[in-house]
Amino acid sequence: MTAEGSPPRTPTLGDVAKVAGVSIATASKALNGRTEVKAETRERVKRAAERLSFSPNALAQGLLTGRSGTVGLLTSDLEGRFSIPILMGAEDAFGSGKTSVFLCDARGDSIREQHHVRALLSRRVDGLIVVGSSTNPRASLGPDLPVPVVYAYAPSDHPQDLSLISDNVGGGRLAVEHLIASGRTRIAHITGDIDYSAASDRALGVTGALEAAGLPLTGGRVMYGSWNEAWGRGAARQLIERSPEVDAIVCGSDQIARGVIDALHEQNLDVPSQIAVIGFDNWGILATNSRPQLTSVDPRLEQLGRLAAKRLSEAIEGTTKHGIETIPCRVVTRASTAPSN
Amino acid sequence: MTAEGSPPRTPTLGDVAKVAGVSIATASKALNGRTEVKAETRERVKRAAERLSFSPNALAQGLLTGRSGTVGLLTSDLEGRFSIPILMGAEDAFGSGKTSVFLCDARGDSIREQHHVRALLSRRVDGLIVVGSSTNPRASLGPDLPVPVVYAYAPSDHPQDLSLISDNVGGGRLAVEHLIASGRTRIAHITGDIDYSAASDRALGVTGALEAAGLPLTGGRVMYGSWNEAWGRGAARQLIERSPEVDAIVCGSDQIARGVIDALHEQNLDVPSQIAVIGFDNWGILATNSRPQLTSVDPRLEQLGRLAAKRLSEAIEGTTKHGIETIPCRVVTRASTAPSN
DNA sequence: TATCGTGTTGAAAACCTTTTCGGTAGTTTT
DNA sequence: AAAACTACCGAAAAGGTTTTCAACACGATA
Repeated sequence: MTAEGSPPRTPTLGDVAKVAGVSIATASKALNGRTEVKAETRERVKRAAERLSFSPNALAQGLLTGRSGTVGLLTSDLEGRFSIPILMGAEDAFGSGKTSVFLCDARGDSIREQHHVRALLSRRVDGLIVVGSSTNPRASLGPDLPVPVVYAYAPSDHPQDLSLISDNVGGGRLAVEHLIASGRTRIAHITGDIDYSAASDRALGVTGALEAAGLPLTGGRVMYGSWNEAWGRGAARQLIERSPEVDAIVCGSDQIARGVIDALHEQNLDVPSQIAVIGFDNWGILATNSRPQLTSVDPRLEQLGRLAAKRLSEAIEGTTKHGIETIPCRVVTRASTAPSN
Repeated sequence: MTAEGSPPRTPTLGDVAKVAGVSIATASKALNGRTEVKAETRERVKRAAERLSFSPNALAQGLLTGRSGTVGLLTSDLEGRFSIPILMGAEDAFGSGKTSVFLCDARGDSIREQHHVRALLSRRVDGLIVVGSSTNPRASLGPDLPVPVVYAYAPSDHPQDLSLISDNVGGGRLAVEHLIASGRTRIAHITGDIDYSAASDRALGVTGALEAAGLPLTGGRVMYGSWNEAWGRGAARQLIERSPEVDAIVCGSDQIARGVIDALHEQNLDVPSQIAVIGFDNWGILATNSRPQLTSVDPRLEQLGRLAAKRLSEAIEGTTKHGIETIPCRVVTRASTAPSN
């Protein structure tokens, strides 16, 4: 019996080879499914690896191949509502494969962002996903990074970059089409801060779809305000005052929609029988806890994240794309827009 | 002039050394602030590194030192409300230093979890943070991992592991003490699913504090139900029916609290002048959009995440702890519990 | 003058894996 | 019997960094 004096370090390929009685080269080939190794030998090596619970050192592999099998996910605000689903989608799309995700939150600080980018590059990530905190364009990381970059949610301001965003104009259109299909014709639009392209784009879709249907925008103009329930409540009260004929309201966010519903209840107006309300974002916790449950336009952020992962993988493999790619929204129908009859 | 035929790979220490006219060893020492190098030489090397925008290959460093400077963050559900702040806190605590975070979402699937753990170990992470999706204990990853592990939010079921949780019993107590301090004496408790230790622990704190103050629990018993607004509404109606004398309600979550407030408004009971309402979780989006804004017990999850990062760093440095460590909650006071007079 | 420190530098090993290429033994073809 | 071929295996290099140790030069000490 040998004296087991060595400390229990994590086993290397060399240890496996020794146990199996072969060379390191043969062990490597056996475990990686290369053909030039006898079946019986391969079995022996595999058993040895199993017994030592060997797992190859990804650092060494990365050093050799120049591919680390990691990507960086750079988010601007983790507490924000929108980064998370995108992050989930991306993590999901990568997670099944052989790449892992480094998460970094820059807190909207460009110094910190630079710092993180440097750290990620020094870890030799194979690529970068940058997810913004609003739909407004953000500064590009620059064209001369040694790895491909994909921007999600907030497009890059550099046209040569690839940016992935959801189709807010189309989303606004979908909302109106959904309301028209459920029998509404006197449609108003209450939304958030006009400085957000999310607000103006969605408004564009709303007015465009109304125009296409030959309907006026009830209330006369888009009601811009801020992204919270208080504004939804206030705007709804104004609207009812000025345009009591309204029979449907497109809201720029689910929060605004909850405020709107709240105010309508106060005025003893029933949702949806008297006025239909549709939200935007399909934020589960708000939409399903609302009374009635809230129909909402879903920007499909997980999908966006998954696509970002896919495009980044493609770019890493060599096929790069440029410009802005949009993905369509969809309407998730719940009780708040049930047909009025 | 030399023919610059080589492709522009990312520069190595060797390149820096060549430009500076020194050996690789000297370059390394110069950049790492080792003393045994002449000041003038160090300057020359630093300038060369700067010019090539050299950054050391972390893979190679990790391979050599056995420390990768990375940790794995294993979450059970990313879409969950609670993982995110913890994740933020941890990312924050690490982010400033020299360690990066691998994010993995196991989706509550233990197969996937195993897969992720293996992948992380093969990347030679220096440690692991496991954040659960509920406060109930979860299965340990096992005692024989080659790296330290810290469990956050959901404690491990293995007493030898280190688990970090917020003090839910204390949180319940704080809620009652806050209400008593603002002049309430007829206090009820509406909370979520009894199968969650979050519910039973908070209830324990509530009843304990009442007992300590010599007050009865209004309604006679803790009202367990589910974690959503609908239950909050229903329970509040029942409560008002059975115990109209109630002047304060401790809610097991902010969602329940919103439902409660909603139902109270329907009964024309004013919050807070007639009945005070306090929530739990301090979920900003719910608490600040409520009308009136919602006082809530804050479990300080970011703090939990930061502490997890700290404890993990300590464990990596060698000082390991065991058992369950709790961090205190705090009350964030808003309008819904303003004193009644 | 011989010895000893001191200050500075560079060669080489080590970390772990993959891949190339040469070698050996056994088998088939001429 | 010689040649060619096949199947399998192992030695060695490569990847980029850190660290150890030897070497060197030079001034100071004995």
